Amino acid sequence: MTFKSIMDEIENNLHIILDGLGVSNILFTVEPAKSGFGDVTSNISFLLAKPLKKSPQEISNTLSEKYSQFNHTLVSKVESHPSGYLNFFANWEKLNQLILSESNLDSFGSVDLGKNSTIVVEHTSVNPNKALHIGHIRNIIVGDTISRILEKSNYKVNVLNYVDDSGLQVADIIVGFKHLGFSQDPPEGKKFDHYCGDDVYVKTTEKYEQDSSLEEIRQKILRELEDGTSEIAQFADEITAKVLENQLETCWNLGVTYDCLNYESQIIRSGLWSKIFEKLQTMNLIEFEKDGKNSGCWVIRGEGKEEDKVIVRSNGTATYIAKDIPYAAWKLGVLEDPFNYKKYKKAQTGSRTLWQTTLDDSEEPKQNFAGDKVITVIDSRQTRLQKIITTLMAKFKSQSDAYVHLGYESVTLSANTAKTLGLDTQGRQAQMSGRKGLYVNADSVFDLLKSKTTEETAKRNPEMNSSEIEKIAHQISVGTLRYEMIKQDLDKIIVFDLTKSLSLEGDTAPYIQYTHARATRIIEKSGQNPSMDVDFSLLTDPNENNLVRMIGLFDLQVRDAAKNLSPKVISRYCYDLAVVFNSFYEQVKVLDLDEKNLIKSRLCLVHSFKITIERALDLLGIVAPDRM
RNA sequence: GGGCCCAUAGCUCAGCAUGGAUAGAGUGUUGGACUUCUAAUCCAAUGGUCAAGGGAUCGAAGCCCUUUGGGCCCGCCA
Repeated sequence: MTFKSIMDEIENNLHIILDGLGVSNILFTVEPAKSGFGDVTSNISFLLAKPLKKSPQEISNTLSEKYSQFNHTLVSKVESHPSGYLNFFANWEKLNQLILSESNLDSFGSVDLGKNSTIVVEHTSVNPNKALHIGHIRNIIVGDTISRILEKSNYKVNVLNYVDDSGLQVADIIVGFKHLGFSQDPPEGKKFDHYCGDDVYVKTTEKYEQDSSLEEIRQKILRELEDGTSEIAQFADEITAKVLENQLETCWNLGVTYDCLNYESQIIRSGLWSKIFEKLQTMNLIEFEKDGKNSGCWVIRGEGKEEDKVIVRSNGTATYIAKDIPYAAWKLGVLEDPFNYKKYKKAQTGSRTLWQTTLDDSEEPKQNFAGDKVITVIDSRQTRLQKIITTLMAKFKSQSDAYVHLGYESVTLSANTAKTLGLDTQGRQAQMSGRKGLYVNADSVFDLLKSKTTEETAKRNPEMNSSEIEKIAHQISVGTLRYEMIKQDLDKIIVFDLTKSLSLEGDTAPYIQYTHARATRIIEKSGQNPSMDVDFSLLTDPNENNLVRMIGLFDLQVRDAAKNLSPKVISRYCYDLAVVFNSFYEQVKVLDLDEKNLIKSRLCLVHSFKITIERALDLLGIVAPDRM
């Protein structure tokens, strides 16, 4: 058990006291106290003030008196604070042992929210016509972090990446290659995805404005893309496969992996749409318009004042949102799966096998990536459309939260960064635009970080060989980028600034990683293996207790993060844990003590911290080096 | 015109779900700490009408209403 043990003990005892007082239905809180107010605190007296017609202070006096007479094992003292709060002080000898032993288990921090049910997390889902930019990275990191947190919460997670390989954006680069004479080979030293995005895509869309005849060609190519047998479709398959491979390299480099790639082209060609279309009709979820502005179309009725949404045009073709419906239904397993599966041509880092759908025969066994629930990570500009999908899926599954759209605000460019890209915004932030070439590629940011961290690491570790420096710089760069993408709430815009995002001090991943290096060094230098067979009563310093307490809060934080789908909860926890360790580090010596037993006890604590920060950072996809 | 989101220290953000103690961090500025378990660190000072107004409450940064400012969305585009 963790710090939750003492909270549970207090809560149970308070309930018994309430029963004795003949009061029930009081939803009091029992939570970790702010520093200076004991270890655990409860607001119970405030809530009792009205029913008992006494002041909170009087009540907390009574309660603390009653509580003292109770059996309590983990509480050493109860205090009635003049403010009215009831504050509890822990029996640290017992709690130390409880929390530090627990922290050594592999399952430390795990919570059972999922009951081993299957959940789908879809993220990334970028058109395969360009390199990933910093805005895509927020989606990817949020999705990957959520997946990790859900796995820790006992969900079986299927991570999907939807490859929109037949849309307009793909048609655009095909126009560039086939009609504007762009070479299929990128210039020397340039990745193919960067070339397609920076050069082919941007310059082709520029040409549309000058040459209106291109628009016809574009539409023709778009139609050919949907027909898998055309020569254009096959050419496009080759191009998008190359771009996708480059995009995946960027993701893998950041420690992000997937279970399956779903291709939009295959969903279209599989006929899933007609099955869903039938289902929508039989369930009366769509209506055919005989007159009005949407005459001849199938529509979903808008709720309240919302406009109706056209699903099938009067010419019989499906709209953009319509294409999302079969995929959403497929993710929830409400349709018979038309796909076969084969392994992706390259292995990803780590143990996860990457599959992809295919409509061809496959020697591989049939896979199942559907889930009882689905989380789709898409930026909040799509909220309106996602709400329609959510409503439909709730009806398909008869469960309101079967399909969850996890939205987040976009990443914009700071005025300064926009200026370096050639756009003067007069001091205002700027929306990124792939079409206008106004974006910062993820790979470029990573390279900048990498060269800076390489330099810093080399400076601090003059004796270190270059491959070790490279490895450490990599871990710090990945950590820094990932941490910047999730440390704030999903509903806050991230204003990306090329200079400021390179900071490695303060509330950043390197700050947290550094504490791990410090802890590792202490253990190394001690020359002994940390043991659990120590005297826990020796850990009495407030700095030690604060550290134990913070370690013991891990599972509560995981629960909070998973329940609220809020990755930043874990990033804050990591930061708070690091702060408490740093203050321990400054004020409590571990080595060079006369008392050998005290060294052992403190080593046990340091080791516990080390493995806990490792596990917590792992939920963020961040690896902490032993030295830095 | 309709809808969603945001507003807390000079700047970037926690806290808001579940109202209660001195509203916290980072960064910036100023000063201090490396012969010590690594200074990517720590300590101190500085800095707040919690956008404004109203309401309910014993009590509001938080809940309700209104207003202002900013962002986004509202196509038989994707």
